[in-house]
Amino acid sequence: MKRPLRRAHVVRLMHYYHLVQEQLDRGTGETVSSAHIAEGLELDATLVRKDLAAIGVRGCPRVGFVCTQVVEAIRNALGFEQAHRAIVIGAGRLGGAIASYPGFGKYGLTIVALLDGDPEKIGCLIAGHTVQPLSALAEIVTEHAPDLAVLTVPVEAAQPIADRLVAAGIRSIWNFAPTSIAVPREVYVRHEHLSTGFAELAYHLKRVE
Amino acid sequence: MKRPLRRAHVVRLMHYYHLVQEQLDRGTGETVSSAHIAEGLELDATLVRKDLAAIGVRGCPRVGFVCTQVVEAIRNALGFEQAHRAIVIGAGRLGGAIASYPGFGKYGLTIVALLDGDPEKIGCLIAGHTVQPLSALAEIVTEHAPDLAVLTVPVEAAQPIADRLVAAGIRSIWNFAPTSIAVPREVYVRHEHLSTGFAELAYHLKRVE
DNA sequence: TAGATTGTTAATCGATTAACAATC
DNA sequence: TAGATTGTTAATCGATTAACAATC
Repeated sequence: MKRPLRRAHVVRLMHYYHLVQEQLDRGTGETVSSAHIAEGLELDATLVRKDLAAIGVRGCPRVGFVCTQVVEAIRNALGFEQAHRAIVIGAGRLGGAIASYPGFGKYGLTIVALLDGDPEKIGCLIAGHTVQPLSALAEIVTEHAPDLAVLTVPVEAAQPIADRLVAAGIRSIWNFAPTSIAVPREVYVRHEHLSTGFAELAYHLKRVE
Repeated sequence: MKRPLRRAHVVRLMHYYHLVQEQLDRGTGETVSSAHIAEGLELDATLVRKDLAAIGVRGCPRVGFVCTQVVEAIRNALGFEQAHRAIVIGAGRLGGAIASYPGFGKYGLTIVALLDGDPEKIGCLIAGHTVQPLSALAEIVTEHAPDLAVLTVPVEAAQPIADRLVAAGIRSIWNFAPTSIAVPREVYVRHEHLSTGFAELAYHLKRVE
């Protein structure tokens, strides 16, 4: 396997993707120069060229890069072409927001089930999904073979539910609960703490005062 | 003013904060060594010591760092002690989730108003806030002098509403709409795209297959 | 005291930028 | 052709790590 991309590289590619995709959507030009991308994102043009070269996109002197090629190469590099199934655990506001998030389809992600531990919520229709009981977890995992579980439960439920997810065979967890969770080595957890996002904002607010 | 912290530094400090805070919450020890923090976050202990030294925390040989001092110093460095007011624009699921997010208080952030452009939602009580009309924006800004606007509206509404926010005097925007928004130079925008978070996950999923 | 752990200096490493020949 | 823009090599820069004396 090729050398894996660095985290910062993945993030930059995602920014290029959005920028170039928006240009395609607006229909303003078939090609884009590294200088143009760099300017939009306040980066160095050489860095953009290196990043694109690393995922196999070649540009043309005097012309730049073909937008569709850039988009396609990033989709391949980041794995958007692979279909992934996810279950969402926690049918609260955040769980509902994620289950109804319009963009995931474009990245290959399909939400196949929405679960909740609260009996009152079972059977409700949220964002096109009928809320299912946590007790059906094993069954749902068997049926849909999800690659990912999205955890949008309250802090105190996060660890016990994570344990159940792991026991049910889930190997990747996207954790939105504002707490860390302990899992075996082989299970991947990505924490998406709103508060970490806010930390950067708070630091900015402090500095502009 | 001191040299600003780098972005990566801010993110690491936030991780230290959570880790040390959790140790305090569990009551397992008044002090923590750089090696312990480093192990928990898979970093080098020297890096932890440097990061802490940069914000003025001193440790003791043989003892380590006093947890409360670490937490306090990070809170100061990142500006959690400063009170900030935010308004949330968009009373959908995501807006409601953010307006009711339990953790923000700890970081100095208070949600002072929840607005929506949909007449049907005006007057509803969501997460303790009565939804107010977008037409009341100027008034609300004058009354509460918010430091921040959280944007949780659909893609097509993001730009026009951002324009109104800027016109009303908002200088920092936390954008959850999956689109970029154009604002004058002096306005700070932090994009919190769920899809960017997912990009890293997708890349991971692709690699473990 | 002995030894764990710090703070700091020097070395390394990798990422970014600069320079520039190649080329469409 | 002339010139814009690429791809690549070399230089720089900053961040991370290693080493180790200081010290509680």
